[in-house]
Amino acid sequence: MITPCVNCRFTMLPDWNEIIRLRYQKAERMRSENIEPFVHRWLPSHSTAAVRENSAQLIESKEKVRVAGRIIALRMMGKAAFFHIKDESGALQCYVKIDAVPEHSFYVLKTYTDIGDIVGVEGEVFITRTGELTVLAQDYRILAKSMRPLPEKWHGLRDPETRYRQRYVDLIVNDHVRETFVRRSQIVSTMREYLTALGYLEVETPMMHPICGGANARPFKTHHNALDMDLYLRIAPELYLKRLMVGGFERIFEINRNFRNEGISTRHNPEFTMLELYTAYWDYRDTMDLTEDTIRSVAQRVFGATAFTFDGKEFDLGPPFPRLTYLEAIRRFVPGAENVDLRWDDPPEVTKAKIAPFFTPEFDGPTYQLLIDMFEALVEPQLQGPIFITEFAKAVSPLAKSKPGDPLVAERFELYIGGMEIANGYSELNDPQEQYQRFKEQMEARARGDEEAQQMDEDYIRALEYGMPPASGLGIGIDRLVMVLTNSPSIRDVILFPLLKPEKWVAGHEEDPEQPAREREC
RNA sequence: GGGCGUGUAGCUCAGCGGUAGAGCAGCGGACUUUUAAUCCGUUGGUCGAAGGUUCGAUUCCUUCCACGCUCACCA
Repeated sequence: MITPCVNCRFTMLPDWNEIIRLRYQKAERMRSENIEPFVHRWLPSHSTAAVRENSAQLIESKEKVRVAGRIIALRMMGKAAFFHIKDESGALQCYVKIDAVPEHSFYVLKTYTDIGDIVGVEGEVFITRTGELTVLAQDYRILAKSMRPLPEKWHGLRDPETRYRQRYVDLIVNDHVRETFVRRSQIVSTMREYLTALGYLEVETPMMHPICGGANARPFKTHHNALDMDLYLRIAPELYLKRLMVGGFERIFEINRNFRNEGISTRHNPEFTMLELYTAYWDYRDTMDLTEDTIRSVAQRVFGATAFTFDGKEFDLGPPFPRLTYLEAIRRFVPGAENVDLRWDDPPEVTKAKIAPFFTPEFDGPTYQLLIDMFEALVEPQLQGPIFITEFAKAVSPLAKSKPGDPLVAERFELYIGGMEIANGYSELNDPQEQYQRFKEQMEARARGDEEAQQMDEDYIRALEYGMPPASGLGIGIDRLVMVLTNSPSIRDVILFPLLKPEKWVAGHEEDPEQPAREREC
């Protein structure tokens, strides 16, 4: 709740303290002395990095430079002052002494400047006695006054809640956070360039779906007023992208947000970024090759390396990624299970008996469910990867082509790195009648209470009836890929503004009706 | 949703039945090559919220709120 102060024109936020009040008063006094605390324009000639890069020449030529940035440390010494400014490219020391700047400039520095202010400095570059590259100011001004104190200079900002809620402060103070998001941006743009060079066309498909499909997940629901129609935020763009394949596009991709109304964890955010891609005339093996090449190339171009550490463990994207079928992976990674002959077509009791020495499922279910439970509990956490797992149960892959000669298995793969599913792809089911049957099976599961089962999409069937070329698709979880490449243990560390419950007082929250808004003064 | 943990000054953290502490930041003063500047002085707290136990609660108990980890859900 924002309230105006009863004594002055300031609008107060409820977390104001004495430091903030004093800074607002400073800004008022500046205005009364015709010193603008928020100037309109002041163009730097050099970034701090450019000053560093050209330091020898700048020192030699005594050329004037104009640098700007936020004061992150300030040492006032009576008739002189040292401070560090930080801009996007780094930090740089500045030195202001009383007899080298106009009287007015020194007055502004001494009287009105706080740590956190964004300032402009014009002067010559020199090296101090202690060897630090420094701008000796000939002019100094405040460009934008900061009204709130920054976190402590030595320990910085640690509280995770504040870091996520007030990411702007996190970014000011914690350099590695900025670094992570720069890397994220480079990963995405490099991926775009890589795929575009291979002839893929980037497209945009709807985020609001009347029928939500393309994945098994619970959606967010919303409503369009003018059409009086419920809509879902998309859980996946898949069915629209494949409609485009019917339309004749042969290589397309989309990098965009998906929304899933599910639990939040270190590897799940309700909105997350997915690369989804389709290639006509390929099957899932070709897409595995592309996945591997893309991820390896992006890592090399962005980081100049293929070896990484995630969560204290190393992985290498350089060598060919191994490929194991689902059942092979269970035999390989469950100790003692090397020789167990698991089969998708065994009756559940038989499977239960076969896996009994290693795993006791919590619930009874069909064979594929027992095997999936076992895989997720015992195998997945061990898949440091990179490794492709292939041949998934068809029952949980309603949009994938089945494997010839293996009616319970889909031509599908998932890529695991760091114990996480990073990518998922398959040979796309393009037989409209089979797709219709698969949707019906999903509808039956839904009727049995499976809220994540997919919905029938008749228009999608109609599209397939026109004929979709053989094709294979891919989804890459961008957030998770960024996690493993930047060694970020939580998905919140790679999403600028992860979803949090709002603070009580922010706009949108009703004030307690029992408690009428108090008058406040600052 | 379950379990465990955290919440004390703007920030980082101590204190854990007896009237609330430090460092940094802030404020006042000294200081024209400092860099965690230094030196002197000093302000600042509904100890997350509400109940309870107690002569007395930041401290113990209960409930609630927020956040973190984890399990479940999620593939």
